[in-house]
Amino acid sequence: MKITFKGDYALKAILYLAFHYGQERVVPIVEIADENDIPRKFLEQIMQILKGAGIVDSKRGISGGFFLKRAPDKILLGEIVRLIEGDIEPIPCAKNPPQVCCDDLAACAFKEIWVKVAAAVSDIIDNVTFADIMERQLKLKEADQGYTYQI
Amino acid sequence: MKITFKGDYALKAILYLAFHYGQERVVPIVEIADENDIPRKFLEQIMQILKGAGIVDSKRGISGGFFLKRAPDKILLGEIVRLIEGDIEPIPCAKNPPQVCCDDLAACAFKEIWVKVAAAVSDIIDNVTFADIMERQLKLKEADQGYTYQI
DNA sequence: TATTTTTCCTATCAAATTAGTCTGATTTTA
DNA sequence: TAAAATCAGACTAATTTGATAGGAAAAATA
Repeated sequence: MKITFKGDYALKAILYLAFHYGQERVVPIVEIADENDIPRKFLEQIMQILKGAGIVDSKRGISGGFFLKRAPDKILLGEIVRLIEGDIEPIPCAKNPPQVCCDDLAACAFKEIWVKVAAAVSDIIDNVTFADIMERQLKLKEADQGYTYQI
Repeated sequence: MKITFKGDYALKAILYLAFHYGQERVVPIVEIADENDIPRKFLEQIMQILKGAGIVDSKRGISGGFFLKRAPDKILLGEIVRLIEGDIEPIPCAKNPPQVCCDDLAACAFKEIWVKVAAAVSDIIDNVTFADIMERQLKLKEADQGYTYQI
């Protein structure tokens, strides 16, 4: 599983929206883009994908923008990764159930491993919510400020 | 981590050579290619990479070919995957030690996850040898024949 | 109602990656 | 010396990636 710029941008955008979840104000794309160093027009496309998948919703017109449709603790990292990057299986065949095998014995001898890999990755990314990542970022921020003040 | 055709071909070629390890005869590319449905000229390129990395060696001229430089139980799946597909980390930054962080707090909040993912994948592919995969393929072959005879 | 601000939609594009092909040189053995 | 094999490098077509461009549509506000 590789995380492309597109995926990286999507994750950062959602994390940014997560920090604004529950507020009156919706967040315009230009703000998400500026604050996270994401090309605005590229982010527009990504937000449409996220909206299509029901992760975010939007308000058009003046003082419009985006907002999360679900609370950050109800959005799994794995959801977004799969949505933007596609399957996490190293080869497509590894999505099939274990018994269902192709006509290629060599491929099948490896398949068991790829199934394991996919399961291990899923086990991680499907057990992390954006609330977890928010928490992690707040800790990093504290640590960073702590360091700055020490100078 | 995605396995491309190139990687898939490399793994199959090595597995095929593994079944011929310790024999007098070296195996010509054309045989590896034919037996595994791999384009011959493409496989030539791949074998050069494997040779450059010291996985296989070759004998030129008539009745030449390739052979494993190490016993199958000394070749890790992870070695070949990394050689052909590159890093297993979902993002390059996740190769850095945990403390070393970029200037981007959001990226760092995610990084911890990518480090975990890479570790989980490594834990699988660096603990499987080609001897293990040979064993697995032999079992699949038996099961396949058993099924055929039952008809 | 006109203007502005925003999302929404579609087309286009350049660079990189993937999956090869093609041509031919070099080496070795029979 | 002819044949069989590896070795080397250029080339190519298709796909993916990472955008950019232009404008339509909607909504708030003056």
